[in-house]
Amino acid sequence: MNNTGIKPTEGEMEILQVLWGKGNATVRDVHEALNKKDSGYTTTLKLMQIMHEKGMVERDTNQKTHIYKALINRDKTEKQLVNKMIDNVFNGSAARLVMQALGNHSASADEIEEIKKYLDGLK
Amino acid sequence: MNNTGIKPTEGEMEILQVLWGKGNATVRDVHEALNKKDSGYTTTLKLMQIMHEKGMVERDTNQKTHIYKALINRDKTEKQLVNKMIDNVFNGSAARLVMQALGNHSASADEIEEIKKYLDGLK
DNA sequence: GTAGTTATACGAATTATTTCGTATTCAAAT
DNA sequence: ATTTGAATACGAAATAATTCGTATAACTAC
Repeated sequence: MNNTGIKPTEGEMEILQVLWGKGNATVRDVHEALNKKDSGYTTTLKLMQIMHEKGMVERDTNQKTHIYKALINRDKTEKQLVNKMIDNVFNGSAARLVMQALGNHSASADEIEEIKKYLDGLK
Repeated sequence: MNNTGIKPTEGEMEILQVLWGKGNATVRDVHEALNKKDSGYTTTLKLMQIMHEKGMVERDTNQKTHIYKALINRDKTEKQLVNKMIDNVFNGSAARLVMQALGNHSASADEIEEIKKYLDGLK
Protein backbone atom coordinates (compact mmCIF):
# COMPACT_ATOMS: atom_id res chain seq x y z
CA MET A 1 0.00 0.00 0.00
CA ASN A 2 1.00 3.61 -0.28
CA ASN A 3 0.78 6.21 2.45
CA THR A 4 0.58 4.16 5.58
CA GLY A 5 2.03 5.86 8.57
CA ILE A 6 1.99 9.36 7.20
CA LYS A 7 0.91 11.53 10.01
CA PRO A 8 0.47 15.16 9.17
CA THR A 9 1.27 17.57 11.94
CA GLU A 10 -1.31 20.05 13.06
CA GLY A 11 0.10 22.79 10.88
CA GLU A 12 0.19 20.46 7.93
CA MET A 13 -3.43 19.49 8.48
CA GLU A 14 -4.52 23.09 8.29
CA ILE A 15 -2.79 23.45 4.99
CA LEU A 16 -4.11 20.17 3.62
CA GLN A 17 -7.56 21.33 4.59
CA VAL A 18 -7.21 24.31 2.29
CA LEU A 19 -5.65 22.31 -0.52
CA TRP A 20 -8.34 19.67 -0.39
CA GLY A 21 -10.93 22.39 -0.44
CA LYS A 22 -9.56 24.38 -3.32
CA GLY A 23 -7.93 21.67 -5.36
CA ASN A 24 -5.03 23.90 -6.30
CA ALA A 25 -3.55 26.81 -4.50
CA THR A 26 -0.53 29.02 -4.25
CA VAL A 27 1.27 29.61 -1.01
CA ARG A 28 -0.39 32.97 -0.76
CA ASP A 29 -3.82 31.48 -1.30
CA VAL A 30 -3.21 29.10 1.55
CA HIS A 31 -1.68 31.69 3.78
CA GLU A 32 -4.65 33.96 3.34
CA ALA A 33 -7.23 31.22 3.70
CA LEU A 34 -5.85 30.46 7.13
CA ASN A 35 -5.61 34.00 8.24
CA LYS A 36 -3.19 33.63 11.05
CA LYS A 37 -2.26 36.79 12.78
CA ASP A 38 0.43 34.93 14.61
CA SER A 39 2.72 33.71 11.91
CA GLY A 40 4.13 35.12 8.73
CA TYR A 41 4.04 34.26 5.08
CA THR A 42 7.42 32.56 5.02
CA THR A 43 6.29 30.21 7.73
CA THR A 44 3.48 28.94 5.56
CA LEU A 45 5.88 28.75 2.65
CA LYS A 46 8.40 26.74 4.62
CA LEU A 47 5.75 24.35 5.84
CA MET A 48 4.55 23.74 2.33
CA GLN A 49 8.09 23.19 1.14
CA ILE A 50 8.60 20.59 3.84
CA MET A 51 5.34 18.94 2.87
CA HIS A 52 6.67 18.78 -0.62
CA GLU A 53 9.87 17.09 0.53
CA LYS A 54 7.74 14.60 2.40
CA GLY A 55 5.72 13.86 -0.68
CA MET A 56 2.46 15.12 0.77
CA VAL A 57 1.93 17.67 -1.96
CA GLU A 58 3.07 18.21 -5.49
CA ARG A 59 3.72 21.50 -7.16
CA ASP A 60 3.88 23.00 -10.55
CA THR A 61 6.95 25.16 -10.82
CA ASN A 62 6.54 26.22 -14.39
CA GLN A 63 5.54 29.68 -13.43
CA LYS A 64 7.31 31.87 -10.97
CA THR A 65 4.46 31.40 -8.55
CA HIS A 66 4.17 27.74 -7.76
CA ILE A 67 0.89 25.92 -7.69
CA TYR A 68 0.38 23.33 -5.01
CA LYS A 69 -1.93 20.34 -4.87
CA ALA A 70 -2.43 17.73 -2.16
CA LEU A 71 -1.01 14.34 -3.02
CA ILE A 72 -2.19 12.35 -0.06
CA ASN A 73 -5.70 11.11 0.00
CA ARG A 74 -8.20 13.00 2.06
CA ASP A 75 -10.37 10.09 3.02
CA LYS A 76 -7.44 7.88 3.98
CA THR A 77 -5.89 10.61 6.03
CA GLU A 78 -9.12 11.33 7.86
CA LYS A 79 -9.64 7.67 8.59
CA GLN A 80 -6.15 7.34 9.87
CA LEU A 81 -6.50 10.26 12.24
CA VAL A 82 -9.88 9.12 13.45
CA ASN A 83 -8.61 5.63 14.09
CA LYS A 84 -5.69 7.02 15.95
CA MET A 85 -8.01 9.02 18.13
CA ILE A 86 -10.29 6.08 18.75
CA ASP A 87 -7.32 4.13 20.01
CA ASN A 88 -5.53 6.89 21.75
CA VAL A 89 -8.43 8.65 23.40
CA PHE A 90 -11.35 6.24 23.43
CA ASN A 91 -9.68 2.94 24.12
CA GLY A 92 -10.79 1.45 20.87
CA SER A 93 -14.46 2.30 21.10
CA ALA A 94 -15.76 4.04 18.01
CA ALA A 95 -19.11 4.37 19.70
CA ARG A 96 -17.70 6.41 22.52
CA LEU A 97 -16.09 8.80 20.09
CA VAL A 98 -19.34 9.19 18.20
CA MET A 99 -21.31 9.97 21.29
CA GLN A 100 -18.77 12.43 22.46
CA ALA A 101 -18.88 14.09 19.05
CA LEU A 102 -22.65 14.33 19.08
CA GLY A 103 -23.38 14.86 22.72
CA ASN A 104 -21.51 18.04 22.89
CA HIS A 105 -21.92 20.95 20.61
CA SER A 106 -22.18 21.10 16.92
CA ALA A 107 -24.60 18.39 15.93
CA SER A 108 -27.69 20.02 14.53
CA ALA A 109 -30.98 18.22 14.10
CA ASP A 110 -30.25 17.95 10.41
CA GLU A 111 -26.93 16.38 11.02
CA ILE A 112 -28.46 13.86 13.36
CA GLU A 113 -31.01 12.89 10.75
CA GLU A 114 -28.27 12.47 8.24
CA ILE A 115 -26.34 10.22 10.54
CA LYS A 116 -29.36 8.05 11.27
CA LYS A 117 -29.89 7.53 7.59
CA TYR A 118 -26.28 6.62 7.28
CA LEU A 119 -26.57 4.08 10.08
CA ASP A 120 -29.57 2.45 8.48
CA GLY A 121 -27.50 2.08 5.37
CA LEU A 122 -24.80 0.28 7.26
CA LYS A 123 -26.94 -2.44 8.72
CA MET B 1 -13.95 27.64 34.79
CA ASN B 2 -11.10 25.28 35.39
CA ASN B 3 -9.02 23.48 32.82
CA THR B 4 -9.74 25.32 29.62
CA GLY B 5 -7.02 25.07 27.07
CA ILE B 6 -5.18 22.15 28.60
CA LYS B 7 -4.06 20.03 25.75
CA PRO B 8 -2.44 16.78 26.70
CA THR B 9 0.23 15.58 24.34
CA GLU B 10 -0.02 12.16 22.81
CA GLY B 11 2.21 10.61 25.43
CA GLU B 12 0.23 12.27 28.17
CA MET B 13 -3.01 10.95 26.73
CA GLU B 14 -1.75 7.41 26.90
CA ILE B 15 -0.94 7.86 30.53
CA LEU B 16 -4.23 9.56 31.34
CA GLN B 17 -5.97 6.66 29.68
CA VAL B 18 -4.45 4.29 32.18
CA LEU B 19 -5.07 6.57 35.13
CA TRP B 20 -8.71 7.10 34.22
CA GLY B 21 -9.08 3.36 33.82
CA LYS B 22 -7.47 2.33 37.06
CA GLY B 23 -8.30 5.29 39.23
CA ASN B 24 -4.94 5.14 40.97
CA ALA B 25 -1.66 3.84 39.74
CA THR B 26 2.04 3.89 40.34
CA VAL B 27 4.50 4.78 37.65
CA ARG B 28 5.28 1.11 37.24
CA ASP B 29 1.62 0.24 36.87
CA VAL B 30 1.31 2.76 34.10
CA HIS B 31 4.53 1.79 32.45
CA GLU B 32 3.50 -1.83 32.33
CA ALA B 33 -0.04 -1.12 31.23
CA LEU B 34 1.33 0.63 28.18
CA ASN B 35 3.89 -1.97 27.38
CA LYS B 36 6.16 0.02 25.19
CA LYS B 37 9.15 -1.81 23.92
CA ASP B 38 10.53 1.44 22.66
CA SER B 39 10.97 3.54 25.73
CA GLY B 40 12.15 2.93 29.24
CA TYR B 41 10.76 3.25 32.69
CA THR B 42 12.35 6.59 33.45
CA THR B 43 10.70 8.06 30.40
CA THR B 44 7.29 7.22 31.76
CA LEU B 45 8.38 8.52 35.14
CA LYS B 46 9.57 11.80 33.70
CA LEU B 47 6.38 12.26 31.74
CA MET B 48 4.30 11.72 34.83
CA GLN B 49 6.43 14.15 36.78
CA ILE B 50 5.88 16.76 34.11
CA MET B 51 2.16 16.08 34.17
CA HIS B 52 2.32 16.69 37.88
CA GLU B 53 4.04 20.03 37.38
CA LYS B 54 1.32 20.94 34.91
CA GLY B 55 -1.38 20.04 37.39
CA MET B 56 -2.82 17.25 35.32
CA VAL B 57 -2.32 14.65 38.01
CA GLU B 58 -1.90 14.56 41.72
CA ARG B 59 0.21 12.15 43.69
CA ASP B 60 0.46 10.73 47.12
CA THR B 61 4.05 10.79 48.22
CA ASN B 62 3.59 9.36 51.65
CA GLN B 63 5.10 6.07 50.68
CA LYS B 64 8.31 5.61 48.84
CA THR B 65 6.35 4.51 45.80
CA HIS B 66 4.13 7.35 44.77
CA ILE B 67 0.53 6.88 43.82
CA TYR B 68 -0.83 8.92 40.94
CA LYS B 69 -4.34 9.96 40.07
CA ALA B 70 -5.69 12.00 37.18
CA LEU B 71 -6.81 15.48 38.10
CA ILE B 72 -8.24 16.64 34.84
CA ASN B 73 -11.66 15.56 33.83
CA ARG B 74 -12.00 12.73 31.38
CA ASP B 75 -15.19 13.86 29.73
CA LYS B 76 -14.03 17.44 29.32
CA THR B 77 -10.74 16.35 27.89
CA GLU B 78 -12.36 14.02 25.41
CA LYS B 79 -14.79 16.68 24.29
CA GLN B 80 -12.00 19.13 23.86
CA LEU B 81 -9.97 16.79 21.70
CA VAL B 82 -12.96 15.76 19.65
CA ASN B 83 -13.93 19.35 19.05
CA LYS B 84 -10.43 20.16 18.04
CA MET B 85 -10.48 17.33 15.54
CA ILE B 86 -13.85 18.38 14.17
CA ASP B 87 -12.43 21.81 13.49
CA ASN B 88 -9.00 20.82 12.43
CA VAL B 89 -9.78 17.81 10.29
CA PHE B 90 -13.45 17.97 9.39
CA ASN B 91 -13.99 21.63 8.83
CA GLY B 92 -16.49 21.91 11.61
CA SER B 93 -18.73 19.05 10.61
CA ALA B 94 -19.41 16.65 13.45
CA ALA B 95 -21.41 14.51 11.05
CA ARG B 96 -18.44 13.94 8.82
CA LEU B 97 -16.35 12.82 11.72
CA VAL B 98 -19.03 10.42 12.84
CA MET B 99 -19.36 8.85 9.45
CA GLN B 100 -15.66 8.50 9.10
CA ALA B 101 -15.55 6.87 12.50
CA LEU B 102 -18.27 4.40 11.65
CA GLY B 103 -17.61 3.74 8.01
CA ASN B 104 -14.22 2.40 8.64
CA HIS B 105 -13.16 1.24 12.04
CA SER B 106 -14.80 -1.87 13.26
CA ALA B 107 -18.08 -0.48 14.44
CA SER B 108 -19.88 -3.64 15.41
CA ALA B 109 -23.59 -4.16 14.94
CA ASP B 110 -23.96 -3.75 18.67
CA GLU B 111 -22.19 -0.46 18.65
CA ILE B 112 -24.36 0.78 15.83
CA GLU B 113 -27.48 -0.18 17.72
CA GLU B 114 -26.20 1.63 20.74
CA ILE B 115 -25.55 4.73 18.74
CA LYS B 116 -28.99 4.72 17.19
CA LYS B 117 -30.58 4.51 20.60
CA TYR B 118 -28.42 7.38 21.63
CA LEU B 119 -29.53 9.44 18.65
CA ASP B 120 -33.17 8.81 19.41
CA GLY B 121 -32.54 10.08 22.87
CA LEU B 122 -31.11 13.30 21.50
CA LYS B 123 -34.05 14.25 19.37
C1' DG C 1 25.37 -3.97 57.82
C1' DT C 2 26.14 -5.12 53.09
C1' DA C 3 24.42 -6.42 48.53
C1' DG C 4 20.82 -6.18 45.46
C1' DT C 5 16.63 -4.29 43.82
C1' DT C 6 13.38 -0.68 43.06
C1' DA C 7 12.09 4.08 43.67
C1' DT C 8 12.44 9.13 42.57
C1' DA C 9 14.94 13.38 40.92
C1' DC C 10 16.68 15.86 37.48
C1' DG C 11 19.83 17.59 33.96
C1' DA C 12 20.72 17.01 29.46
C1' DA C 13 20.58 14.94 24.74
C1' DT C 14 17.59 13.97 20.95
C1' DT C 15 13.99 14.66 17.89
C1' DA C 16 10.09 17.07 15.99
C1' DT C 17 7.73 21.26 14.81
C1' DT C 18 7.17 25.94 14.03
C1' DT C 19 8.89 30.34 13.12
C1' DC C 20 11.60 33.84 11.14
C1' DG C 21 15.39 36.50 8.76
C1' DT C 22 17.80 37.28 4.81
C1' DA C 23 19.41 36.40 0.12
C1' DT C 24 18.10 35.94 -4.38
C1' DT C 25 15.29 35.78 -8.45
C1' DC C 26 11.74 37.30 -11.46
C1' DA C 27 8.32 40.38 -13.41
C1' DA C 28 6.05 44.59 -13.88
C1' DA C 29 5.94 49.58 -13.93
C1' DT C 30 8.13 53.55 -14.13
C1' DA D 1 17.71 50.42 -17.19
C1' DT D 2 16.30 51.07 -12.50
C1' DT D 3 13.20 50.65 -8.88
C1' DT D 4 9.75 48.21 -6.58
C1' DG D 5 7.02 44.35 -5.20
C1' DA D 6 6.18 39.67 -4.73
C1' DA D 7 7.94 35.12 -5.04
C1' DT D 8 11.14 31.11 -3.60
C1' DA D 9 15.19 29.06 -1.07
C1' DC D 10 17.23 27.92 2.85
C1' DG D 11 19.82 28.15 7.16
C1' DA D 12 19.07 28.63 11.68
C1' DA D 13 16.73 30.09 15.97
C1' DA D 14 12.96 29.11 19.05
C1' DT D 15 9.78 25.90 21.10
C1' DA D 16 7.88 21.64 22.32
C1' DA D 17 8.07 16.73 23.27
C1' DT D 18 10.33 12.62 24.19
C1' DT D 19 13.99 9.89 25.86
C1' DC D 20 17.72 8.55 28.58
C1' DG D 21 21.70 8.42 31.94
C1' DT D 22 23.12 8.77 36.29
C1' DA D 23 22.87 10.06 41.18
C1' DT D 24 20.72 9.09 45.26
C1' DA D 25 17.50 7.36 48.65
C1' DA D 26 14.77 3.50 50.56
C1' DC D 27 13.35 -1.06 51.25
C1' DT D 28 14.43 -6.26 51.35
C1' DA D 29 16.91 -10.18 52.26
C1' DC D 30 20.60 -12.31 53.45
